[in-house]
Amino acid sequence: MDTGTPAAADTNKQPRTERGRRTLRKLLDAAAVEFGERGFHDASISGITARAGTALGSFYTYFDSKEAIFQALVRDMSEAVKVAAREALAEPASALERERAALTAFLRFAAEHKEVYRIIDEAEFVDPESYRQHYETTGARILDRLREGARKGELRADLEEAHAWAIMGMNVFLGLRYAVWGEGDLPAERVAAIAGDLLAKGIAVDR
Amino acid sequence: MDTGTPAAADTNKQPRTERGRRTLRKLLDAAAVEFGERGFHDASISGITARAGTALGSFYTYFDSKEAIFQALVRDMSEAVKVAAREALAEPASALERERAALTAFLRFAAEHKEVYRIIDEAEFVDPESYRQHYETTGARILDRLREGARKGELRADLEEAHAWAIMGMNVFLGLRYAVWGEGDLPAERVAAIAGDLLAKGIAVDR
Amino acid sequence: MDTGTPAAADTNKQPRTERGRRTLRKLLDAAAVEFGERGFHDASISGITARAGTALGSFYTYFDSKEAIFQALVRDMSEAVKVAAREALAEPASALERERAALTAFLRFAAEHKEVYRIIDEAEFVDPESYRQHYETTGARILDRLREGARKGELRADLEEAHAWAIMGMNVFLGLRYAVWGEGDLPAERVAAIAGDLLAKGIAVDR
Amino acid sequence: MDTGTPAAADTNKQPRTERGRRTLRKLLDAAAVEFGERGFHDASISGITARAGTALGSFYTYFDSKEAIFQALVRDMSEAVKVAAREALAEPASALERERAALTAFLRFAAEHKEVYRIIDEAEFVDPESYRQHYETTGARILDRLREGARKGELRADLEEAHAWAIMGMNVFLGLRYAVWGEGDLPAERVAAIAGDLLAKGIAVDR
DNA sequence: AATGAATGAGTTTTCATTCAT
DNA sequence: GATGAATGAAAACTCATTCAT
Repeated sequence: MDTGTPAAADTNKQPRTERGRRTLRKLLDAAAVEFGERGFHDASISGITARAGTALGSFYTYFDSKEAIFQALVRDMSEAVKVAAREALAEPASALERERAALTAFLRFAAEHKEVYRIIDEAEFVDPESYRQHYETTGARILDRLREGARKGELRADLEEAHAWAIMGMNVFLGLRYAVWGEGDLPAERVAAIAGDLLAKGIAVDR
Repeated sequence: MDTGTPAAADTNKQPRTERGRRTLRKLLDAAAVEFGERGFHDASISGITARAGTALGSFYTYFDSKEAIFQALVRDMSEAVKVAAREALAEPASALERERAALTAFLRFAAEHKEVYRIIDEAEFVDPESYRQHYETTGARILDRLREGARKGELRADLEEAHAWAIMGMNVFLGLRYAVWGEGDLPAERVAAIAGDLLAKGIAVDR
Repeated sequence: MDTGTPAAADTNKQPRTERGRRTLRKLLDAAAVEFGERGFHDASISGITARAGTALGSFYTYFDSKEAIFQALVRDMSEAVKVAAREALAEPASALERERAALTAFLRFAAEHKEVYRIIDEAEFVDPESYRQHYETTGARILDRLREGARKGELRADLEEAHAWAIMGMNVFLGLRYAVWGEGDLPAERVAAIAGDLLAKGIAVDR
Repeated sequence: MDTGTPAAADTNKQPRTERGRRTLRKLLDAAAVEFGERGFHDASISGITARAGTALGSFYTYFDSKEAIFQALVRDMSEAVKVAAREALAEPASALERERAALTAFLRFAAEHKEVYRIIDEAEFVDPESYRQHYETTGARILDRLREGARKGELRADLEEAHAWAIMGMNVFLGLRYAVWGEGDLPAERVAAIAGDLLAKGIAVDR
């Protein structure tokens, strides 16, 4: 997971040399694998440095603690998810199509980066602040899109935050079920089509 | 959280005396508080026994490990959530109304028992099997209701598992946002009305 | 150094069984040796438990930290020094003779228990509060004796705290020089006689 | 604490340039503050270089180890104490007055440089050789003065090393009590007067 | 069954010292 | 000489689990 600008570095010690920058990057990448595979508590600093190929002590040159690198990682990943969604939304389309495209992108990203799903979820227990921030930001972005759609007359005018959270929950659980657990059960497009359809007309019989 | 029949005890040592039954109950109740407050990893057996007012060693008379009591608890709670929903669905109503009632009940339950929410969620990392089981069971129940609604001609005939998971995700995230975090931001009825409305007609402008 | 009532136990966990009391005692005795030989910083918990013949973890059943057992020890020893002095002062004697007897006792005790000298001294850096308390208490006891001597007309009436500290400093340094470092250079009685003579008449030529 | 010629540098690497001399001086000054504030073990090389405003690695250009700079410092300070005393003894006076002047000077110096007191004392545990040397040298200087006084007929002829150590102990403890801890409780002159009086006549009632 | 002491593997963290630039 | 990153040995401490009573 290299997203270019490590959001994490803010809270931690910034390397001053190129060599330092490389070591920091290696640590973050190794941590993503370690946390993804073993979870926060079973992961160990020495596991991270072993994967990164650095000495144990070098970890503390860049991070104060296991929590600190985890937080750095969550913020990195939250950013990466956002970026992936933004790219999927590059081309203009109707509001409903945009939601469908966003879900497709998310499902693909989740299938590709199952560790991201796991790490962000585990943040609920390890770094609640980041967890909350991630979902509040994501929810706010969805709400923005809904309002944009309403402005264009494509969506109802009374949509509010709860609608955004409902959509986000849908997406996340469909990601859990079909991208993380049951990859192959149903292709991303199909899942996104079902959800898109639900958003378009609801589930009641056609009136 | 006393749900009467500890489903969990199955996997553990059954008390033979009345005194033993009381101790077991005290341990489970104490564990719910300890895990709810501190999370699985920060929780300690000695914290549990201290809250339960028993000796440290007594814990192992009833449970094989920290994981074992956690699992017992998760299954207890999964059961409790199911029971709460079932009660809310006692009276006959239209399919859409049933979903709304189920969400209202869930939101109320979650606000009342925030620790349940946390413990079940943490199971994703501590006891993935129980976690999965909880959501698969819950999803299956929702799907049952959807099919029932379809049979009665109230809901569309093409609803499938993905619809159930979409609804479940909606519910869970609305619970997180409005019951666990933002109790008071929006009353349960209002949240459930919004979600019900979404299910009824989607979010597009009225055709 | 077994002084009967471990003053230390106050701040730490009290054993509830006889077995526990034995373990605690073994730890304190082992710590006295370990700290005496290696000093606070070079001493290690595992060194203490190895000497005590207990498991590493058992240490933490009774003490919260290395600092905690050190403090316990310092207070134990401060008490032991007091007791040794008190015994030497049991029989009635003139005020000057009492001071001489006290110094003799102290020198003997210090020669016998060099580790006590070291540990109390190191408290200046490890546990300043105990260090201060030790010397303030000791100084106060000396002052009491001086006042008693003044009341009986044996000593000058204008003696004050500074006199007590001067005497205490004399004693401590003579202990360092002749009991701890140079045992054998000069016997305790001879050192005490010199100091006693100084107190009796000063160092100026006889008027 | 700049005493001009760092006695310590002898054992370490001598700077060859003016710039090097400045860096060395900065390190010693920083170390005095760091050791004085945090004690030897809590002090860190990086703390010293941070205060000195140099890079961590530069430390090893001038000193071989943490112990080495500590030793350098102790010898610097031992020298500084000696110098302070010598200055106070510049003018001719009676033997008793000289001792009083020496104590006054010491008390003033100690109040002014509390860190010196602490660092020299801690040497007992960090660099016992320097500690011993400091007190043996100091004791020898006092004994010299006592003998000089005896030669002039002002002091008794039978004064020996133990008298010098008794006086030194008095001085040190009065310094601890009234200069380091209780600055203000009693002015230096008053303390020195009491001690001088004790030396002059002892503490017994006037014969 | 209950009690509470004993165990020791396992992890994080520190920091003096070395090294590459 | 100066810089700052890298190293890794060493220790404190935790706590689930076992055991003796």
